[in-house]
Amino acid sequence: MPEISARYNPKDVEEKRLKIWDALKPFHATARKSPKGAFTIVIPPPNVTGVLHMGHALNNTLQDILIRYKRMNGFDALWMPGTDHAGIATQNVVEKQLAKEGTTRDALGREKFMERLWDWKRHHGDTIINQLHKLGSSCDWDRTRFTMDDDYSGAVREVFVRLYERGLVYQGSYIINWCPRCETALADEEAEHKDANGHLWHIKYPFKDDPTQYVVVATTRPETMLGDTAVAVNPADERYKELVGRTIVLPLVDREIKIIADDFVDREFGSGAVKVTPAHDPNDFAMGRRHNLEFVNIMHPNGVMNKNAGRFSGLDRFEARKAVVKALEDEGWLLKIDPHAHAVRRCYRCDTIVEPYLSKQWFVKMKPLADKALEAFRAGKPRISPKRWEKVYENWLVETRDWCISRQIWWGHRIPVWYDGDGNTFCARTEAEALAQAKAKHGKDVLLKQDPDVLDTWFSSWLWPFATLGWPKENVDLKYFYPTHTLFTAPEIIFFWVARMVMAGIEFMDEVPFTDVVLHGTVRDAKGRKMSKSLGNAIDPLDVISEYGADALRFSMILNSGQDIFISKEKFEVGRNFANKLWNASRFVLMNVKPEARIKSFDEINPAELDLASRWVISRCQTALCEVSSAIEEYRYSEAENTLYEFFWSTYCDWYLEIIKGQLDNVNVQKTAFMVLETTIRMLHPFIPFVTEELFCEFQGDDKLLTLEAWPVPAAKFQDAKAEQEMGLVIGLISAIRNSRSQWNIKPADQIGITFSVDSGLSKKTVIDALAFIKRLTKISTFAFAQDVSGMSKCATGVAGDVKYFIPLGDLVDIDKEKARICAEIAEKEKAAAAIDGRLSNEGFVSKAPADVVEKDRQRMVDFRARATELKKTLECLI
RNA sequence: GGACACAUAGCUCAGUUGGUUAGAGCGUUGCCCUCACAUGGCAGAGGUCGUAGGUUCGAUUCCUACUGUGUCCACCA
Repeated sequence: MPEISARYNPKDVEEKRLKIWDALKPFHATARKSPKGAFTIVIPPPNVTGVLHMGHALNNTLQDILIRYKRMNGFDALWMPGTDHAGIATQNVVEKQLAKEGTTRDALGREKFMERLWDWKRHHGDTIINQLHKLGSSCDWDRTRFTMDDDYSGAVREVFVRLYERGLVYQGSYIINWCPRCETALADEEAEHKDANGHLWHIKYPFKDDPTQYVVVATTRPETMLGDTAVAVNPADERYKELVGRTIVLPLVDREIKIIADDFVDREFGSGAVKVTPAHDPNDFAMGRRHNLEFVNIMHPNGVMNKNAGRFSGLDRFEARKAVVKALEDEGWLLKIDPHAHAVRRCYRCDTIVEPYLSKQWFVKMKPLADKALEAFRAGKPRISPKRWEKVYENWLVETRDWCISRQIWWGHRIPVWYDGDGNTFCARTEAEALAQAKAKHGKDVLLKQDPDVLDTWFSSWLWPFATLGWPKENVDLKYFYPTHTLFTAPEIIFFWVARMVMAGIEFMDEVPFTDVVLHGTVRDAKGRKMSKSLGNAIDPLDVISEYGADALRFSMILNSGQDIFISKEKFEVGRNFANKLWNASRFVLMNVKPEARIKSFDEINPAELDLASRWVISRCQTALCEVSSAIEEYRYSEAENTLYEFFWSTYCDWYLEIIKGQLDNVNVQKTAFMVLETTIRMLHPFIPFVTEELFCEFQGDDKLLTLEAWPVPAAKFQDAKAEQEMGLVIGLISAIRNSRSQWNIKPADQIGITFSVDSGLSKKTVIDALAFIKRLTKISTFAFAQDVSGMSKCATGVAGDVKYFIPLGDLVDIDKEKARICAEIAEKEKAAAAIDGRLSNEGFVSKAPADVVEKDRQRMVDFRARATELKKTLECLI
């Protein structure tokens, strides 16, 4: 018996296992090693700036469960880890550092700033990876990738160039989402809609030829009027038909603008006339193009009004708003202000209100890519679960708009485009290549300037499933491990990342990059709020690991995972307690099972030699195994855990271990106790890898790694329906005794009579087994038996001496007190039987209900009546 | 404004093609420190399955409306 303490200590065990895994590298995947083939998962790369939060913990536990399960099932299981350079987020972090030092990135210059960024990455970039490691994630750590690794960056450039050559990237001036704080363009998906209570300002716009007459326009952003170059009305709007073509003098600015007609205008909204600001609104931009309007940009990139704003120049956009409103009011142009609830777009990185801004950016033409993805999806690739996300995904593909991929920041992949002085563009993999192109064009060497912008971070992450495997180089790993299998991720990034990965996979690998996408819930606090640092309601997974253990964190988290996951600190006690229970049950088994009974397989047990409880527990174990396997395959992890929890704790510990305490000298019992536990530990390993492997080593020797052991195979010959049924009766009997005992305060010395009716289906051997269990579990040692109801009277009248209680078919009865109760039960059973009788005499039921249901009902009625009859006899005996 | 999801015990959730007396964990109450485990054991209490209709012999389950909650999407200024 090894030295194991009564209380499980996760800290020591987890540290020890991690060391062993680091040294032996059991998670390293090698191509073409297993006949079963590859099973690949790529991690959704966390930001390098990331610090482990509960969302990561959940996401990675899900992945780990599956990859460990597949590994145990003999696949070449690869879980590819890595991090994302997170352009804006990372740059923000380092810029904050600079601010503390009293400097800025512009003062530092691009080169020095990049050095600082790489410096930061070297020192802090492994934080999240180390934390994932601590969680027990069985990634192939030697392959850890970073989206700005040299070869990965090569892949990014390669993709850009290919898309450019295929006409799928283009440069152009459009209204994009602009973050004035980050001073960069954002993709549509990066500008989040958030509700806000704003105002709707109604402004009078006077006619040139008659300043006393005016049209009214309504706007939520009055400062943009400074850039108005038209007023638009709907061509079918009778109110304004006559006015189209007339000239208006724009208040405050005195610019002359025309009234135009455009179908876009909604007659119902506001006054039916809309101010047109082509440089500051996407719709107005489109109208501006249609009507050849002037584009007046009134704002600097940092959100401060520029010289086009006239007397308002130099004001920040929100100060300008106040000033413009005040000026309009002062000059009599403001008609009214209505409160107006609407959605405002905010930067997903810094929450600053995004400005629709006209600028020259690079875009990916999405339609051709989305169409292929759509086609694949309609052919079933990838499968998405839960299914309700399918429509969301599909809709996005249908409605997708072009993707703005250039960012005016420095941390990221520089756009591989160079310009000469004459406005020519050279897109190339390297500067040398670009220079060669330029030379070919000009016939001589020319000086080129690279585009200063970098690419959207997602422009590198969308290549993750194949760029991590070495693409564009052809190699064995890429061929073997691609496409990957299951992608676990949060629904938030279904567009950012999932859909785009599918497109890239199809475009560059001719294959959808994963077969399954599993979208999991969001981790919330007990009150249902999202966990976030700013709310102060976040629970740090690392705290949980040090207090309860990584196994406890994983187990509790998965057990709680329905849709969204509500977490509070106490919830992790379940996992801690479970690991402790497992530890102690194992300790008990190790203490009582002799080495020769520590068998390797159920095959070393002969079912014919087993007692009832052992046949039962093995059968239940097989059932659990089948359920757990299929639950894992179908991503129903909390159900799998639930099954294991229930089987191990209730079936194995509470019933089986308690029952066998009197028979521990029986080698078959020892074998069964051991083998069932060993199987359970194997099944639990994907969920709680640390404690299970530690225990496995206690069982099978230190040289073994459970991680590399096989998933149990169900053995049909141990499925034993009869044992399950008989044991069900026995369990019912014991429960009844226990119940009555506490109810009537029976003492161990009291004698109890039991009758088994002849037709109960129990064999004599079973009854003998059962008696042993009952004695063990009830601590009541003296029983009197009779085979049928009539025998009961003998019990009752004291054949066995001074029998005070007896148990007819499962009910322990105090003779002196229980006559009334029996009467009540008789009435109840008769009533139930009558209800069924009524149903059975209903023709609709008999003719339309399935035959087995009718039969079951009939049987039930018979049972109820038999029981009632029996009780009546009992009553007679008692009298 | 559009789409979707959810509503079952005090709390968090199961409930698998409609069919016995609707389950579990936590919490709670009572009794047990029984030599694997008090991070434990045994037993109990607690639900007219959101509301109103409909289909059916029968509805927690299917349909409709409503109410409430949540999520995603969105260029009505």
